[in-house]
Amino acid sequence: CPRETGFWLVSRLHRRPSVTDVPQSDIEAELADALREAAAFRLTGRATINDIARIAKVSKKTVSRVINESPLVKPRTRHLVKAIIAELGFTPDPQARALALRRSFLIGLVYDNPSPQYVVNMQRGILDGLEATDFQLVLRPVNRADSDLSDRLKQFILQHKPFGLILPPSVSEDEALIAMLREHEVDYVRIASVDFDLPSRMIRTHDAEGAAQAARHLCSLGHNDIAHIQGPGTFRSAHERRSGFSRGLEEAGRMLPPEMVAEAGYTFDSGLQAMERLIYAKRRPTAVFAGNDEMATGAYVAVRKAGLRIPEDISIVGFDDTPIAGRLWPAMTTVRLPIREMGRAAARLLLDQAAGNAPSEMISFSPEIVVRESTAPPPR
Amino acid sequence: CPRETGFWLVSRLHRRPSVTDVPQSDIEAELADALREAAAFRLTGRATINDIARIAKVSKKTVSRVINESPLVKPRTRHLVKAIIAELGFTPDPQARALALRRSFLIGLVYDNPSPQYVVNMQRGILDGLEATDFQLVLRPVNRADSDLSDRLKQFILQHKPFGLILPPSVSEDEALIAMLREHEVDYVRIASVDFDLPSRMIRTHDAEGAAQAARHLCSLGHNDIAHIQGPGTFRSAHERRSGFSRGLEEAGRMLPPEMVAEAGYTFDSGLQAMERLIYAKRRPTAVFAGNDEMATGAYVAVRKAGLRIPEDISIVGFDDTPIAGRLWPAMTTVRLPIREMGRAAARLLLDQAAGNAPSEMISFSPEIVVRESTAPPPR
DNA sequence: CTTGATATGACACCGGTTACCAAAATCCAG
DNA sequence: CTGGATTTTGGTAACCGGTGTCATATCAAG
Repeated sequence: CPRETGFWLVSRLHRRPSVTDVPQSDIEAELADALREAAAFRLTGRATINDIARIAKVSKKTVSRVINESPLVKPRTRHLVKAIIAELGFTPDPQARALALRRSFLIGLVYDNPSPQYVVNMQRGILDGLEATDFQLVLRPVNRADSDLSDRLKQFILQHKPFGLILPPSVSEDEALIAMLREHEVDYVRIASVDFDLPSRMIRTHDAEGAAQAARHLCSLGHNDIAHIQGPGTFRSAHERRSGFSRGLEEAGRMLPPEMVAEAGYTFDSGLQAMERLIYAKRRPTAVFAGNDEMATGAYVAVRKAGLRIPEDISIVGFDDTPIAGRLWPAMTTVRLPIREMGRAAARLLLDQAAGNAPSEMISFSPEIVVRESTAPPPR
Repeated sequence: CPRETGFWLVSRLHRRPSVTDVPQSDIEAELADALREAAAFRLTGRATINDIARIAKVSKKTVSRVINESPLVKPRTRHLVKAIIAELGFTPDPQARALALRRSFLIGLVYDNPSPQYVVNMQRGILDGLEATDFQLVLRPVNRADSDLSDRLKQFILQHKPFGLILPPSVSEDEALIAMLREHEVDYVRIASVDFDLPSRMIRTHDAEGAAQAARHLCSLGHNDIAHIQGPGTFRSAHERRSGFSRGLEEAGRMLPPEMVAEAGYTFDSGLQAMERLIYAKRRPTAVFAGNDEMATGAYVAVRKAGLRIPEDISIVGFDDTPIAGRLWPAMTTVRLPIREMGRAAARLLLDQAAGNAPSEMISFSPEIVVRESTAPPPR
C-alpha cells in the first residue's frame, strides 16, 4: 500500500480509466460558478492553496492531491480544481513546499572553481532541461584543491536540501564526495568519461573513442611523427584521451612513444609551453593532438611564435569544440563533445528520479571529430 | 520606533555598549551546563531553532532575535545563545525563513539568452560577493526577442520571491522590465554604461571613456585611416562605445566618417563580415576598433583571409578583454572592463540593500586599455 | 513605589504536506 | 435486497522551521 507522498508521478501511470457519467449540465454549472468566483478573486492578488480550496468547495488537502497528481481524487473533482487553478494562474509556493517536503527545488551544478570553458554550455543544457519546471539551477563552484569541497558542499546540502546535484568531470570522480552525498541521501548525476563501481545515474562520454578518431584522422592524412599534449594526470579524462589516442595510432600501425607526449594542465599557458617543448625536441612532430581546446589554443601560439605555419608545417587537433575552436584562424579541427545535450540529459535524469524511475540509469554520448582547417598532410 | 523585522543589520550599528557586570562564575556555570547539553544533543541530527531555545531555556523568539542581531536582547542572553548555536553548528533553514519573510534567499542573474561571453566572469564575481552568505545565485536566461522576458520573469518573481536581481547590460536597459520589477517591489541592481532617469542602485561603466582610450592609442601610433565596427543599435553600449571612440578621434584631430563605420551584431560572424566590407571599401583602414572582442575576433579572421597581416597591415582593437583576447595570435589589444569586480560589487550592493543602507547608490568602474600585440604603427 | 524603557515570551501565521479519521461509495455474501 | 466489510474520497489537525504582533516581565532611575 503506497503512502501518500509528495511525488505521485509514479502512480499516475496505473490510474484507472476515468468514468464520467454525471449529468453534464450539472458539472458545467458548478464549474461556471466556480470560475466566475475565481475571476472575481483574481484581482485580489496571488492565490494560495486555501483560496483554491474555498472556491472549489473542497479541502486544502484535496487541492494538494490534485497538484501532486494523486490518483485518489475523483475525475470530476480533479477537473473542477484544475480549471480553477488554471483560471487563477495558481502555482504552489516552492518555499512552502520545500519546508514541508524537507527538500528544496534547487538543482546544484558543482564544478571546479577555475571553471573550465565547458561549464557555460553545460549550464545552457541544464537550463534547457529545467525549462518550464519549478526547479532552479544554482551554481556551486568548489575548490577541489582546498579540500573544502566536502565541507562547504555539505553545509550547502544541509542548509538548502537541494533536490539534486549535477557533477561534471573532475568533480564527478571524487569518491569521498560521492560517499558524502550518499550518506546525506542527495540525488546526483555524474558526468564522466569512465565507468564507476557504484551503480548510479550518470552521463557517460566515450572520450577514448573520440581521441581514436583524432588519431585515425591524422594517420589518414599521412602523418607519422605524431605527438600528444596530455592533460593533468589527476583527471581521468586526460588518461582516457591519451590511451584512446594511443590505441587509435596503434591500430593504424603508428606508435605514441613517451618522448612524443608532453604533459600539461588543461590550460592555455601550459599548452603553449608543452608545445614549445615538442617543437624544440629532437624529432619535431608534424601533427599534435591536444587533450583539450584550451591547450590546443596554446599550441597555436607556440607554433606561430616559432615561425611555423598551421597546418602546412604542423597540424593541430583539439578536444571539446569550445567556442574558441571555430574562431581561431585557421579554424581548429577538434573532437566535439555535445556538452549542451549532456547537460540537458543530466537535468532530465535528475527529474526522472523524482518520478520514481529505475534507480540507476546511464546515458552515453559519443564524441565526433569536426574537421576544420588546422589539419593537413605533413610537409614533405 | 523601529518595527521588528527580519533584517536587523541596520540597528546593529547604533547598539548600546554592552554592560556585563553579572558574576562571571554564574554565567560560566550556566554556559557550561548548556554546552554540555548541546554536545549531547549534537549527535541527534540537525538542530532547529526550537532545540536551541530549549537548551538555552529561552523562547524560540529570543533565539530568532539573536540570529537576526536584534539589539533587543540582553548581552548575556545573546552570548549564551550564540555559544550554543556555535556548539551545535546551527544555521537557520532558508526555506522556513523564506516562507515566513515572504522573500527567498535567491539572487537571480537575468541575462539575454544567447549569453554573451562576459556572463561567465560576471557569475564568478557575483559568487565571490555571495561567498559565506546564505544567498544563492540562480540563473535566469531570458529571450528578449520573444518578449517573454516580462512574463516568464514575472512568473519567477511571483513564485520564488527572489531577494534581488542583477541585470547586466542590455537587460538592464529594458524600461518595461524595470517598471514590472518596481511594481512587484523586487530589489535589483542594474549594470549599464549609461545613466537612467529613475534613481536606482547601479553599476556604471564608462564605456565611452574606454573607447576614447582606444582612439588615443591608435592616434598616438600614427594612424589616420581608422574604422569602427559598431555593435547593434539596440544596445546602448554600442552607441556609447562609438560616440566615445568618435570623440577620442576628434580630440586628436581625426574624424570618424560614416563610411568608416560598419554595423554588426556583437557576434563573431557579423564582425567578420563587417571587417570584409571595410577591407574591400574604397579606402582601406589601417586600424579598426571593434565594439567587442567577439567581433574583433571575427575581424582577425577576415584580415587573415584577405592575406593581410596583423598588426603590420591592419591594427585591431577590441573591447571587454574576454579570455579569447589574450589567446589569439597576435594577442589582442583591447579595452578591459573589470567584469568580475563589477559582479562582486553588484552582489554587495544587493546585500547592502538588505542592511538598510541608502536607497540609491552607484558604483562606477572605468575601463582601461590593455595594449598587446595587435596594434602597431600603420604601414608606410 | 511608580514609571518608562528594555527584555522576553505566548501565540498565530507563512503555504504547503502528512497522519489519521470520518463519510461515502462500492462490493460481497446471505 | 440488505447489512456489513472494503475501498475511495474528503476533512481535520498537526507539523515543517522560522517570523510578526502584542502582552507581560524585568530593571534602572526618579
